[in-house]
Amino acid sequence: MKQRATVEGLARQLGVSVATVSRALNGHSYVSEKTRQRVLDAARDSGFQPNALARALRREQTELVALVIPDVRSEFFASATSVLQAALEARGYRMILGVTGDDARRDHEYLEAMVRQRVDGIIHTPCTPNGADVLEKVANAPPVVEFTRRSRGSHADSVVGEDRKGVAALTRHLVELGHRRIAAIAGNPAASTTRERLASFRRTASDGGLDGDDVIVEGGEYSAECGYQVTTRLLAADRPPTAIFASNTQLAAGALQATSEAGVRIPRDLSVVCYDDPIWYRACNPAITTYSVPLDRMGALAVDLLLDRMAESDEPARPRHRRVAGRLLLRGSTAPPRADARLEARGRKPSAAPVPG
Amino acid sequence: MKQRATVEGLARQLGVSVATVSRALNGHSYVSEKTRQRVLDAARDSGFQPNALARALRREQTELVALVIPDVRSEFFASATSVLQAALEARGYRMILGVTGDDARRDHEYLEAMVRQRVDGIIHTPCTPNGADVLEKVANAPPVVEFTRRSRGSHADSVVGEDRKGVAALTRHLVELGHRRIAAIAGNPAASTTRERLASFRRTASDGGLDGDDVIVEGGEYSAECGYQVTTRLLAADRPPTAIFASNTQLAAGALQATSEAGVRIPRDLSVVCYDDPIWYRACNPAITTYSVPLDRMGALAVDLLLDRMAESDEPARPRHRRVAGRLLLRGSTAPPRADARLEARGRKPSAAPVPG
DNA sequence: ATGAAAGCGCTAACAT
DNA sequence: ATGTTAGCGCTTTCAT
Repeated sequence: MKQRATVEGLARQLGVSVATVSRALNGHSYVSEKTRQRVLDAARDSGFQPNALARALRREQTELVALVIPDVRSEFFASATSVLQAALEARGYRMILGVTGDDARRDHEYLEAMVRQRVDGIIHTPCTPNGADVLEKVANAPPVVEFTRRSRGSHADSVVGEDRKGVAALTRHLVELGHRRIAAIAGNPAASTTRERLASFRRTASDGGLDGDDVIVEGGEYSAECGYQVTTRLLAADRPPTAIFASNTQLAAGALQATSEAGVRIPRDLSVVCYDDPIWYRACNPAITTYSVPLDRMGALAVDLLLDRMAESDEPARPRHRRVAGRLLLRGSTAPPRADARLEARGRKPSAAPVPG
Repeated sequence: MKQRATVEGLARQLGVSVATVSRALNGHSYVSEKTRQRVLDAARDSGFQPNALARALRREQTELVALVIPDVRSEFFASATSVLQAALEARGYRMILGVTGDDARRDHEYLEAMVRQRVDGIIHTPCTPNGADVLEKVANAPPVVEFTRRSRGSHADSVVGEDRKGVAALTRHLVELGHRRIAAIAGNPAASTTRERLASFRRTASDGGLDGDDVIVEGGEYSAECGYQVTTRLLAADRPPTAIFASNTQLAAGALQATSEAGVRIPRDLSVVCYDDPIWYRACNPAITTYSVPLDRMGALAVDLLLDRMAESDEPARPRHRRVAGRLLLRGSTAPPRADARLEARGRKPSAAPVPG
């Protein structure tokens, strides 16, 4: 294949200057209609693809936005990626992706790499409370919007879900059904979402009159494996909870596999509530009761904030924080606890053969 | 915040030349240990982050690899993205992501954008048989490896699953269980995977002695919505199939939701087999029988092929095509058809009240 | 309406 | 071991 075309090549070929070619290609400034057409034709014929690096180097903007997230397999982040991608594409930006595995070091390194790449902006889900510190040290760091999770003391804008309200709604739902012993399976304890969700869980359960001993919290990472292990353990315990809250989709998948393998029937033997709303929650039988935030709105909001900030020339305005409310989706995975379970929660030993409720 | 540091700034500050700074930073060529340390210290103190654009422009390599795929929400591609991301990160490459929505125009545009971005390589899942044509017109296009799907007449390397064998195994399983009327829900007909899967489905069913009329194929796009619609229609039909094959995870989710809403019990009333293996297939009760390719191996292979090709200086060697075999995972969603269903498949009208098998 | 030329920040000959 | 310098391919003043 022939040599790659450049503005200089085109200019020479057409007997005009590089400036004219550039102008014709970019459409600003005046170029005679005739020259313009000649340039465009020649560009097309030669398969010219302008070098975005050279352009970005000169213009000092790359039209690249970084997305740095903990995970891309879990439905929440996969959907977020999808939505953000689409929003950025619509505005003419490309997305460069960093996946950190909720590891602070990788998070850190990706942020630096994105700065080196001179991205115009960063959408970031920090995995520790001080996940934004790296950028404070960088001169001229690009604007950041924190997505889903916030880090402490960051000057970045943020778009997060109404996690406290969401978890409160789920927990209250369980309490109102009569559950008196409930467990939450939690993820990465360093994430702001985890802290908020758990605080809200404990608080709501306690407000609902549950005993501290009957509000169980286990877990430690947002993975199916963790959900599976914890649930298996919980179900085998002396006094298993009558309801479980799996705080993200991965934990949910693991938890459900464990219940299914243990032969526990949902919602008869155990109520289950989850978080987020991947399509498969409806593929389950019964479908999963959950709290879901509108990811499309969150994504649009994040991109709006970011582009707004990117356009800002003068001193940065103060950080803007958006909380997006979700909806409680009542489906089939919750029901009142069985009578014998209710007794157990008051301290009785479980009977060997379960008594029908 | 202060001005951004550059090699020139560092050089001036230290009273050395830019070449020395560059050498110290990049570690090749000789620099005295003392100067080296001074440069490194100064770089750290000033928060210097070398401009990757300038570097790439000069070196003619970006250390950027493009991933252009139809979708990132469906578990298959989300997992693929995850695996590829990790493999690339390990080799020092960043990933830039394009999502096409199985739309030929967007696919086309993304490929061109990636060329402009001067990515070092492209991992591509084409959405039409001639999805690679754009790059043929581009001088000096980067190496491509086609992932999961192939396009016709492309010179690219490829890594795809053993789809024919996979679908054959699933279909044979159904036939051996005694199913005589089965439906496949298909996705994007322009994808090579779809064509292969359907051909194999028809062929295996016919080899198994099924009548042409009893081998149903519907669908048209890889989405939950499509899976839901088709399944709803299928279940309401005069002579519903006794088994359904949902040919990807999204179709599967829709199909399962439809069966659940229709009150159809799996596997008693209907056997279901799917494709790929997201964790939630095991969260379902019963767990889903499926054929799954090892995505981690496919990802590693794709990155190996790509980097190998990128390192190639001389004439490109002939395309290398890898087919990766998967495994049939027998789980709870399949069983022999009910007796009355077997009768129906021989031409009887379904009775209003199903007769227990 | 077009051209000449500077320069974005880096690397890599080529000198010394 | 270090310095000088010429670009990489583009955009954008500043002239004409």
